[in-house]
Amino acid sequence: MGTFPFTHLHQVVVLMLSSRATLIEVARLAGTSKTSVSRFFGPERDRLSAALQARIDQAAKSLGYSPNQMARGLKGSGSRLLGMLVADIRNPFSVAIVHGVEQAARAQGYSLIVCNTDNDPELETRHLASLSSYRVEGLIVNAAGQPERALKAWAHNGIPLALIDRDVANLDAETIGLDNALAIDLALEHLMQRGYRAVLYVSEPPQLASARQERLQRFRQRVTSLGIQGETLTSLDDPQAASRLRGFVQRHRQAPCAVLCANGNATLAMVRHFQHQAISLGPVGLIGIDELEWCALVPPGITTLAQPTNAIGQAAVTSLLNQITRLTGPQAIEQPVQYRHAPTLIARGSTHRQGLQTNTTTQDNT
Amino acid sequence: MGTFPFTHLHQVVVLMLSSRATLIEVARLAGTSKTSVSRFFGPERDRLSAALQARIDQAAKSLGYSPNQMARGLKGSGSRLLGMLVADIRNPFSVAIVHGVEQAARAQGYSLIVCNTDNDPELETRHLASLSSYRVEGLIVNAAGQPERALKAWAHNGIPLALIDRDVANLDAETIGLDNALAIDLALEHLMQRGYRAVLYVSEPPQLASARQERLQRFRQRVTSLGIQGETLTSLDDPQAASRLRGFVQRHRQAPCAVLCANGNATLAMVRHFQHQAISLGPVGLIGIDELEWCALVPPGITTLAQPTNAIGQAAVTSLLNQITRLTGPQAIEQPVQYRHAPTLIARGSTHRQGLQTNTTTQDNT
DNA sequence: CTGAAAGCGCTTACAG
DNA sequence: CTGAAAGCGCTTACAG
Repeated sequence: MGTFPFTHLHQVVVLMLSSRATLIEVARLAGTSKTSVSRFFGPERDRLSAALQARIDQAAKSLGYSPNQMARGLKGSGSRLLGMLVADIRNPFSVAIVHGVEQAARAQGYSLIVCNTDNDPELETRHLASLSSYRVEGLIVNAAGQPERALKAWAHNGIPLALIDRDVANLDAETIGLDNALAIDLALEHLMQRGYRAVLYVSEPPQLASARQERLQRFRQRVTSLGIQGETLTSLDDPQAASRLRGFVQRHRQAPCAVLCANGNATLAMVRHFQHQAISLGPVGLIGIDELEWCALVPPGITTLAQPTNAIGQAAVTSLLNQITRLTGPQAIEQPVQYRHAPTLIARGSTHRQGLQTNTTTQDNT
Repeated sequence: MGTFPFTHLHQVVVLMLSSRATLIEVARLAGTSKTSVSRFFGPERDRLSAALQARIDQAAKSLGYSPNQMARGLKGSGSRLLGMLVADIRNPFSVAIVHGVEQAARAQGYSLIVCNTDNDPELETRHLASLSSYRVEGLIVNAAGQPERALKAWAHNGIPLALIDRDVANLDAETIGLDNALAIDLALEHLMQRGYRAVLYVSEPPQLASARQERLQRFRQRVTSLGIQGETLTSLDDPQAASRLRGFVQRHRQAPCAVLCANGNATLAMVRHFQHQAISLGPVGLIGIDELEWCALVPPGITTLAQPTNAIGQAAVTSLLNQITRLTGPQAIEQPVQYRHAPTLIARGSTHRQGLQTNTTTQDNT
């Protein structure tokens, strides 16, 4: 073939310049049309004869071709991009959720753009604009705190939205997260079983986050019906929190008492106070919602209720995908979404009154 | 104006359908050309008269228009997207780096797609393909372990690359990270000052990661020149690691001895062994590279060398941007990049032989 | 200061 | 089973 040397040269040049080969170059090299090459890389590959498929495959490989998602997204199918807003990427709970979301998204052929707002409304606005400009097909929001303007605006643009751990008033978005009532029930049940009869409930301010409200409310309900002596502390700010704890422990010198922490931050704060005030973990009980790396490490081990972060992330993606298909084909099959997820109790020494160090270490970070 | 009612209607309809207004609709509403609208949203806004700018601004606002980055990326300017590969997103050190990278990227008008490989080479390959398909303008890789095929292939496609904490042989990419030699020096200096005279160095297997090699090698050098009794343990696997620690401590009953952990994982493993074997932290010293949330929490506090993760992330982005501008305009101004970053010593009780609990808590996660 | 037109790399009816 | 052609939403010389 007289053209072979040329073709060969062409390949080499392309490889040396960069791998940004285009559809049209592949078509040329394979001796076919753009249409066929496009089909080869899409869902209609079967429509091509085996022979054509082979030629295209070879041409594409030798040019190092891969379709440009930008161009794809422009025409027809969406961007295959999902966005995620996280209030604090350094919070281990958030990271665990991101991890679950990412896995689920990838399994469905979507990529994820994660944006960290650092709890800054202005940043949230900017990120939302940016995600919108990349035409993400759906958005997952994991953020405590006040629902911002920007988010409400987003909700009106019709792009699928899933909320994790936060309800937003006047927003018809689905909220996915822990079964808060169940978590409180399990915690109280565990404490009672271990013989504690007075419980101090510690939470960050509940006003801004629906999950915090649900937990606090359930605590108040159950405490009465169970006949436990319940107290609540709804701020972690230091001078008061420390003295509230001290007072609580002193008042219950006689009866066995315990602290129930509404989330990881509360647990962290309380463990510090226990240490500073030399209160023994176990004799005074401590249980927290959210499992953290160090909970097994601080003697005698901190009892926690672990959230099923992977399942929650997964559910958020499923919800988004359902909404997306709802937008596209109305008769598409919907996957069931679980909105309330049960926690898992990890019992350790901090809820063992006898001081036996039941350090059920189940984790390993090697 | 006769057209006003129509225009008005048009707006309403668009708003109700969705906010995906296009350039052309804005142009129509503003009574101008696509070109001008495009200029308004690009760097050439000044070329437009004040009057035109005002009209476009109003039209765009009323339509809720924002430019489609996908289409933008297709023509002319790049995607304004940076990619990042992370080996283990649940590792707090990695998260801290991601945070730094994201901030720096945003400050330069770039968005970040973070991909978690979970230490899986196959996943790394897939993510690389995906990032390539989105035409990211640069890639940051933070991954311990073997340099994979896929990454080497990437390096040949000419897209800017910056490595964090890992050298890859035969790759002309820039590596950014801790000043490993300095970190070891600081650790040993601190241990000597506190009176420890024998040191067990604990690291994960060094073969696969250049940072681990550098640290280990420096330890070996310095130990000889300082006249310290040095030993090394290069695996965290459990039966052996535990007995090596036990043996080391027993052998040094007389002289004060300490353990130096090469990274967060090593620290975590060693703290567990100290607890299981009831070895007192302080009397037997412990210092670790990498600051973790719980280091202040485990009594009497773990002494660490904190990495400046923000600075490292920032430097990686700067390096990428330099490469990008080098590709575009050869005469562009380059920012200086710092490749080796100094750690900060956080001294706590675990390196206090007298057992005084010097728990220098400096962190707060509220 | 402003605009008409070509083109970025793809997909998708439509026709054969 | 295969392809020609229109068009996705934008940018950028080029011309006025």
